[in-house]
Amino acid sequence: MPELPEVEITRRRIEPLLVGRKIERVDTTADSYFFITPTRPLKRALAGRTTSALERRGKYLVAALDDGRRLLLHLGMTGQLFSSAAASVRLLSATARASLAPEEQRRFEPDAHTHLCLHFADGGEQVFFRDVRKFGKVQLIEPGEPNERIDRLGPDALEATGDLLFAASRKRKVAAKALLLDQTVLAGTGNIYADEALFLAGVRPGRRAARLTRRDCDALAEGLVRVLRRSIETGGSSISDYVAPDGSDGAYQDERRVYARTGEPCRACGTPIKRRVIAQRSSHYCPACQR
DNA sequence: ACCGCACCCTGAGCGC
DNA sequence: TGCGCTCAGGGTGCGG
Repeated sequence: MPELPEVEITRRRIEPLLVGRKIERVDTTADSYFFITPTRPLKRALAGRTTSALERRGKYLVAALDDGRRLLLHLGMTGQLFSSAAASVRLLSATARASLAPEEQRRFEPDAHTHLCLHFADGGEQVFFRDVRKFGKVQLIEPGEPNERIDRLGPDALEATGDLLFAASRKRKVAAKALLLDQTVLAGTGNIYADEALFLAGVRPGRRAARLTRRDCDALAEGLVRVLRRSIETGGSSISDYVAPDGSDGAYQDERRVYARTGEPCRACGTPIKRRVIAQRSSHYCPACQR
């Protein structure tokens, strides 16, 4: 699912559809842990409000409302945020798509996984939040209220520095991979870009964080910023569920050096890429290039 | 304080 | 065809 680049692309495309438009009505699915704020108060709070800004904090999106409240959104593993006009059949699963007649495939109709539908007072295109696995989150934050989710996030991963990683890695027994995935250290890095950054830095994902040298940390920070920026430029990674809010695929998956390339030759040396579970996540690396 | 693990869900793809 | 299994880009909360 979406990591920093995909969330940032989503933010840029959704921002003009949200900011300055008055929400008239909100439809939701039933209450579930997806809705940290229960649906009744959520609907009540959003009706009549206008969004003044849409910001990204790590992998979270935060919409500022005109009454001082904020709406927190997280896309989880399979979350998709898009508009009715931009929706395409790529937003549905392959099987759901196949069951539709060709003319029906052009327009998206909210289904059981479409947990949030925003209708606007101008009668224009709606905004949908769809999430098959429901690992996403929706929460309303009261003015001035602290939020345990975003308040503890580290600096944005696009601002990663060797200094920061070196300081954070001292005395840590966890794997380097786990350090990169720790959102309190750097916010926004996920499994794909952690693996890619480790490859660019020549560091094995399982290496203890405390054993990273200053040079390793510089290389990791540089590699991370490079892959994140490049992914944003190319429209993100469309590996399983992710599609941009206009329904288009990203292209970064074509530039992957290690992620989900198990058994395929390393692009640098030809050695088959290995896969190992580290920090409870599948990790991909070149056993020759990474030490 | 830190670390590893179970768990929250649904769907795709595979071997049999 | 269908069953059972594994896997999936995330995050929290618990026990040791």
